[in-house]
Amino acid sequence: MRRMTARPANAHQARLLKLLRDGGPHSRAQLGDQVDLSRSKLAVEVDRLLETGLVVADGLAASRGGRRSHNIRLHPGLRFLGVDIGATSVDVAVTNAELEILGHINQPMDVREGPVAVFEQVLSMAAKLRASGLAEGFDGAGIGVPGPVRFPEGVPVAPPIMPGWDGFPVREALSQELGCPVMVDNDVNLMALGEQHAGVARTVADFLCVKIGTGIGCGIVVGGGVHRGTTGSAGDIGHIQAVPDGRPCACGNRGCLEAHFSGAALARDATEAAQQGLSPELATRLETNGALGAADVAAAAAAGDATALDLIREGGTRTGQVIAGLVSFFNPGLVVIGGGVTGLGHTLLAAIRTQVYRQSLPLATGNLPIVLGELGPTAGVIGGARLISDHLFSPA
Amino acid sequence: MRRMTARPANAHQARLLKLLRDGGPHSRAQLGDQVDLSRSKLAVEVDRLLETGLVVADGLAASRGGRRSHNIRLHPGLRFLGVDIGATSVDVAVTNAELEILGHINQPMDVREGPVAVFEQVLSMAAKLRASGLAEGFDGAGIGVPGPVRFPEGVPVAPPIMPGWDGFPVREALSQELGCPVMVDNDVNLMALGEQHAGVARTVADFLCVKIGTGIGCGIVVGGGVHRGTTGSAGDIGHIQAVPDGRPCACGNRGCLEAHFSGAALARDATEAAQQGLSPELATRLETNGALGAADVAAAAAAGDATALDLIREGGTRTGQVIAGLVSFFNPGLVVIGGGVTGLGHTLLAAIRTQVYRQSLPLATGNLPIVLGELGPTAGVIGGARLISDHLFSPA
DNA sequence: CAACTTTCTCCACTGAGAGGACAAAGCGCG
DNA sequence: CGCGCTTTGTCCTCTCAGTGGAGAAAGTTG
Repeated sequence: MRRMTARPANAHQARLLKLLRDGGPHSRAQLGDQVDLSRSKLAVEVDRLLETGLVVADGLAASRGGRRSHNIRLHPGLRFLGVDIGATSVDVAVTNAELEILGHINQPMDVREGPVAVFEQVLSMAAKLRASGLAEGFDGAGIGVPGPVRFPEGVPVAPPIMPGWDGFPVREALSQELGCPVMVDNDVNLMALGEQHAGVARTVADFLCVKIGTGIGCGIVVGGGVHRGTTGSAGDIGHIQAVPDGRPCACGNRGCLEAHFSGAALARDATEAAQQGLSPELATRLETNGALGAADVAAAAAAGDATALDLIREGGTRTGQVIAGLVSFFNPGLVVIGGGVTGLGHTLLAAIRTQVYRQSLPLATGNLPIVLGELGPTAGVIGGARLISDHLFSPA
Repeated sequence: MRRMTARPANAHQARLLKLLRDGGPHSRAQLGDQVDLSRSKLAVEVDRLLETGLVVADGLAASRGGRRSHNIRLHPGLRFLGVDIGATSVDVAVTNAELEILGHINQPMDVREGPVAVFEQVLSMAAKLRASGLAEGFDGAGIGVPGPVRFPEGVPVAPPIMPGWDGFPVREALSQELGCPVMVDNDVNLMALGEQHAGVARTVADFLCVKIGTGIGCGIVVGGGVHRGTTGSAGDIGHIQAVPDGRPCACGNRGCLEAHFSGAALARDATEAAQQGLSPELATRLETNGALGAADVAAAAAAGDATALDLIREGGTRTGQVIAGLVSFFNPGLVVIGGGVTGLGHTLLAAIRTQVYRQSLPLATGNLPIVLGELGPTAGVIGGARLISDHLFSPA
């Protein structure tokens, strides 16, 4: 099929496209119930959308006691690509226009190898998804990278953990290679968009999405939209001071949250504990695997290992201290915890909750849910699809 | 003059009113340059505004080489009341429709005496301004209170320093008494609005406004609008932990920023230092005045007193630590420092700056001005006038 | 088949808004 | 002073978005 190039011509059409994306097929009458337009005007706009090919009318719905309605839906051949580039792995997924995942691949990777090598891998993953018959081509792609991004241009700026990417024109390069529109954003923002679209944050206008992976970041949603900050570095909470004169951090300061708790810090602390003979459980795992990761700590904790549990609790407490400050400041309606360490589960969550509920003001925490993300590793790719669809489903 | 009751009928009229408010008198042609409407449509909307009486056409401007233009301006009789209720004093001011201060009164007061007593005082101050001929009545009022507010209803919720105000229908009560529309907000938000309208933040979309008075709070502006949070407590940074296991705070925790630095904490620390004989300068002032305040510390510091300087520097450092975290998180384009302690001036500012620039990531601080507020004690009342005018100059 | 629903289409009417022509009012120059 | 030029403001016509009602189309129920 030929790729779609049309864009909505006005705000009404954009509205309709988003309704169809988020709510699936509708009849004209159902659309009319939601958009506050006269039936005649609505018919006109729907017809125009049908002409563009973005939308199709197929089949008749079952009758509800009267004339049967036509199903209006987004073109079933539309395909979006969601790409979530982490520090140590990539996720690539194809979705249809309703942002349902049709295929999803995850592969280990190292961002520090630079954009060229990484994009080669991403493109081959995308090609594999295409070859499997899930897509004949892509109508748009949303990419998340683990660092600050100048959003309008889609260019990473001064990303600490991926220095080789600084200033690389990600959006332009990928758009060229994929032959479709591309949007680029920080990976935590994509996670927030994902959880907003299909996860725990569907009904909340203001929320925080804390992603604890190799590093720590935080997606900020204000009034339903992502807040990216003046230079695109908003949400960079990994380098907030959590412990005065604490551990040295790669950024040059001491006591940064990330230096005390994150995937990397946890691996380091677990290895240290194993070597010092504090935890036989972790020591055996270290011997077997050669190295320790968050998953090992999770397993040891599940087996009742006291040291592992302590590591998680202490990390959760540190994180909770920082989040408590953010909650006082920002007063969100929801805090979502996600990322690679989600495997640490409720031990971690309990420590975070305890700290936040203890430290923040009752007015801010009284009705504040703190929950794990619902989408796990798919949050990022769904967020990517959401990002580009928001762009394409807006008037040009 | 009869009070204005009209409201703009549509977004165009609202836009025009705000242009006239922010830019003073315009000719029709000048308005046309700014609103992207055809001259004919513009003429229609201006005529309708003239009919409502919100706007008047008076006098002819000097020619610029062609036909002389009519001056269109907001009705010169419009009057807004700005009220800024602090912990220990009230500011009340009258402005014209362009939000220029025509008269301003400041009086000591104690919020803890409760809403009834305070409003009696506020109303008598308003009456005094009226009696002085500055206003025949008020077309609207914006009130700031030192605590969280459920904004849509204009009701304080669980305000720590003014418990007697909890749930008191401030908006409704004052609207009744004054006989005009009233909006209520947190005092730091009003300060932010003031600095945005007429102060240092005129051109910035995302900024923080840290107000250090009896307590510490922070106005948050995102995308040009105030962020109030889910329960109206956003910006409540006084109880963010600044010192682990630090001084006990009235909120029940330890080490809150406010317990270590604020007008109240500074007065306490200065008194302590004076009594311990650490500072002859402060000791003499304590003897003369009976008590010490931020102004005494400022004076002692200006006289070169080492203890006073240390107090300011340490407070600035604590505050800077917290602000550094907020800057990393929020990535603002500007940080404004204001409130009662502005008198501590550049010693304080320098300490804050040092700490923020040291602790936050370069990407977030690289181009980040940290400055003192420009409006001083008038920021709040201007913000109040701005708040109500934004409301009244929006379509009903 | 009649009565009733629901869905969708058609058509006439309204009002927002654009844009051009033109009138009014000023300046400067020969 | 008259003439050309500029700027400001008004008037008139044309277009098009959008409304709302009438009614056709296509069902269900009894």
